[in-house]
Amino acid sequence: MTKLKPAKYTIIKQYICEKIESGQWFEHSKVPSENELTEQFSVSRMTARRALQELTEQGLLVRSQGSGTFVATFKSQSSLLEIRNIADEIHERGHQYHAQQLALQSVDVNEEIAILLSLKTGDKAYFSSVLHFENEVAIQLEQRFVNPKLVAHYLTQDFTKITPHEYLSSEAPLTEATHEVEAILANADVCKLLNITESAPCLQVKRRTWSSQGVVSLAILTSPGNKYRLGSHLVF
Amino acid sequence: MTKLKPAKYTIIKQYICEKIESGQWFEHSKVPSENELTEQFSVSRMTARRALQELTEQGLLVRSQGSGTFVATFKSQSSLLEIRNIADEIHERGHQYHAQQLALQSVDVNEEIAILLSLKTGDKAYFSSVLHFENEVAIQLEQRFVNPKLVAHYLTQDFTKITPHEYLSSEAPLTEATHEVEAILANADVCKLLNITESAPCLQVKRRTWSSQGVVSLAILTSPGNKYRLGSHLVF
DNA sequence: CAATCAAGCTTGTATATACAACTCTTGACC
DNA sequence: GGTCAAGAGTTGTATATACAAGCTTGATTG
Repeated sequence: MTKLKPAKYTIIKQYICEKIESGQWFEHSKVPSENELTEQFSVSRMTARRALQELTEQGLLVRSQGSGTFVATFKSQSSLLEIRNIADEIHERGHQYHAQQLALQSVDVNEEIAILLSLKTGDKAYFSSVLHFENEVAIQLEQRFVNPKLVAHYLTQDFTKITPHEYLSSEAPLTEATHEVEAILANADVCKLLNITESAPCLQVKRRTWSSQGVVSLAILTSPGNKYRLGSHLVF
Repeated sequence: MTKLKPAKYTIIKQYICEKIESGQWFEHSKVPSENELTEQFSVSRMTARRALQELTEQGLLVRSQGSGTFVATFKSQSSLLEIRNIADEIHERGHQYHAQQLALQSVDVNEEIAILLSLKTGDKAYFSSVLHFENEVAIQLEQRFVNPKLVAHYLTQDFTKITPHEYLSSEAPLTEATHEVEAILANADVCKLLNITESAPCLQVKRRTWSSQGVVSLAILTSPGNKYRLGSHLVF
């Protein structure tokens, strides 16, 4: 056994986490105040405070002196994400963004994809292919495989209006991610879409996102090296 | 003016930070206990505790119930860093690592480098060029420009024994970093060093590291796309 | 009606206290 | 000399309290 008696403040943290993860408390919802939690859990204000404090540091909550504590916007969490939502990135540069949806369907996964998605070869997965444009120039091809068990309504979305990343974030807001970045030469089809020659180096990012239930999706992002670079800012 | 009266715990935090940044307290040094800080700053234990707690969360300190509080190893911080020390990465794969030092000198910086290092064109900067090998195969070329005002003894190091990144981390442990990742075609000289053809795509990472005094260094890391990929694991 | 002010709520800081849990040293005992 | 136990010192958890500072609301007042 690991812990006989979990600390009181962790119980409160868990309670709040569950409310948020389960969707009972929405973004910007007001969270019980320190005094309310004090009564509800029969603890001192300092203990209730500690729970709220730590969740705030983790980015789940936002506190404002005088007005209260609120569920954070998941958007703000994505700023922690290394590789950001491309639509935001382009907008921040003051450029025009638009997307073209090339495919959106259910497919049989091959062996490689199956492994990466924790499925079996031949299982069905949802697949989307979206081309992202910056000022009318194709800048990134996003091919994405999604675990159908975890994101049921993926195929009914319109990814010219919302990016797959944004949609998935709204469905499973609390996730981990692994990234692999490679420099590759793209195949002929991809080169044609991106309007580059077959000898042009491309940046390819494979991003796997996880929720507590397993792998949510695998994104393969391919960008021409001469049109796109990956930026990041880390403080440590 | 921003703040009339800084909180007491921030004063203690600053005090500890300065001791660490200035090198007066080494890695693994014992930090004053909560009770000692309580006396030294004439505050309550809870206030002293808060300072230690927050610095622990920031990764500067390590606490151990029963034994005390210690300055963290800066090594452990680099695990937060996206793009890791290549020597560690190779060792973790169970492969053999070695480095070849190609250059180590003072150079005049051109305009591009000057801007990135916050120097003026024609100023002197320290320059190092190191080739990293995994199992005798060249895997990464590291070209680095260092601000001579901030790292005085850079030219006297032996970068076959310690990587530039490790050395700089020990000199200016508390930094920020910005990264840019591109897919490029390397020039002939670089291709020869990396033993690849001139049409092979390469991953190029430009990493700028900052201390509180300014830009410390600019690293240009070039790796063949078919031999190297960038991995990362983010939790958010 | 509009502006102002005050009350009441919220979070932020700070203190004093108590006990629990853990580590390490020291000293007594075998 | 080795083993065990006690104790001192450390961090971890929890409570009760007080006041400061910021926001919201509603009543008062011009």
